[in-house]
Amino acid sequence: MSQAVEFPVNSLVFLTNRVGRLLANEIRKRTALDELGLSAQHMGILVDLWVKEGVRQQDLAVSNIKDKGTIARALQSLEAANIVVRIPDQEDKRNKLIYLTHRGRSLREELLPEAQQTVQEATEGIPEEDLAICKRVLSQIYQKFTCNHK
Amino acid sequence: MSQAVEFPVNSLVFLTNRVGRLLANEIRKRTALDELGLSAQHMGILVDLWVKEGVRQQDLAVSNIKDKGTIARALQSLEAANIVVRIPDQEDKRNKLIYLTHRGRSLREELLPEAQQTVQEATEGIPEEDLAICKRVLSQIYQKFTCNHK
DNA sequence: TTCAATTGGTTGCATTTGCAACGAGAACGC
DNA sequence: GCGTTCTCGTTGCAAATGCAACCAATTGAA
Repeated sequence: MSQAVEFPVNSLVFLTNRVGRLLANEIRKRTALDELGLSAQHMGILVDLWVKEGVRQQDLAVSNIKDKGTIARALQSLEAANIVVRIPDQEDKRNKLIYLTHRGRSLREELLPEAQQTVQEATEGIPEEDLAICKRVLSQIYQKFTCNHK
Repeated sequence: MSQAVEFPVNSLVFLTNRVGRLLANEIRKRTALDELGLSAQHMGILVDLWVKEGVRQQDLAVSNIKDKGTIARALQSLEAANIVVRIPDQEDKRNKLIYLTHRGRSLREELLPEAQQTVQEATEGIPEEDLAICKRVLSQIYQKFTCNHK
């Protein structure tokens, strides 16, 4: 019972959800995203592509936790902005494989430093050890779900 | 440099953002939210109200990390569904103070168990200690921002 | 081979969202 | 007092989102 009373604001859903949007907002405000004509949604896709290119739209949808239709439209605008290209897969003609352009790759160096700086300030005063544990826990949950779902 | 390379998927922004949406989605799928005519956005507001009633729409916007216009519209539909009431503040007529109805309070017992169950399964196998640290870290970040911002 | 079931991508639709402009009320200055 | 500035809530608008329906390509089974 006492656990139930404490639940909401101490729950992992509550905390991850709000801190996630908090940090994302902060980064959007402080980076040049707007001037580049990009939004936070685009950045989410870019992060995935910076890790691995040549993936299908469906893969991006799963890892981004967004609908495939949403991803399709976001990629349309990213392609129009010359940041990604969608190349039809010769082996399976249903697929389109997504690659970054030069511009897309260079955005990494333009955007990441400010993002890191934001996180840096947000986590100031928190022991490095605790942070590491926190990230490991979240990573475990994320991977459990994204692996199951594919 | 090696830190920069590792950044994206190991970053606190990335992890909180995705795990947050992941868990919220999972809960939405598994609770009776849809049948009640509610969405995840409504649940976010309800969580705040379960903790404290009689707050202004502006307060809800800050803690929910949403635009005040968004909150205004969400509260309109919640009021239409007889879940909250918006009472004009006599002391400062600009404000409307938000309270739960009986229905709104009873929703807590209907929705929380499934949410807890979802988190339970998502965190299965993760040491209780690590989870506690993770939550404490996130809570510190959340409170730092929401306090500063108001 | 041929037909059913599945999968990937696109599109229409209704809802949600942030931003900006607006109006009402309050606080502060003069 | 009176006007300026600020805050709170509302609304219009464009963008983002999930869902469902759709088409094309692949897979699997009869």
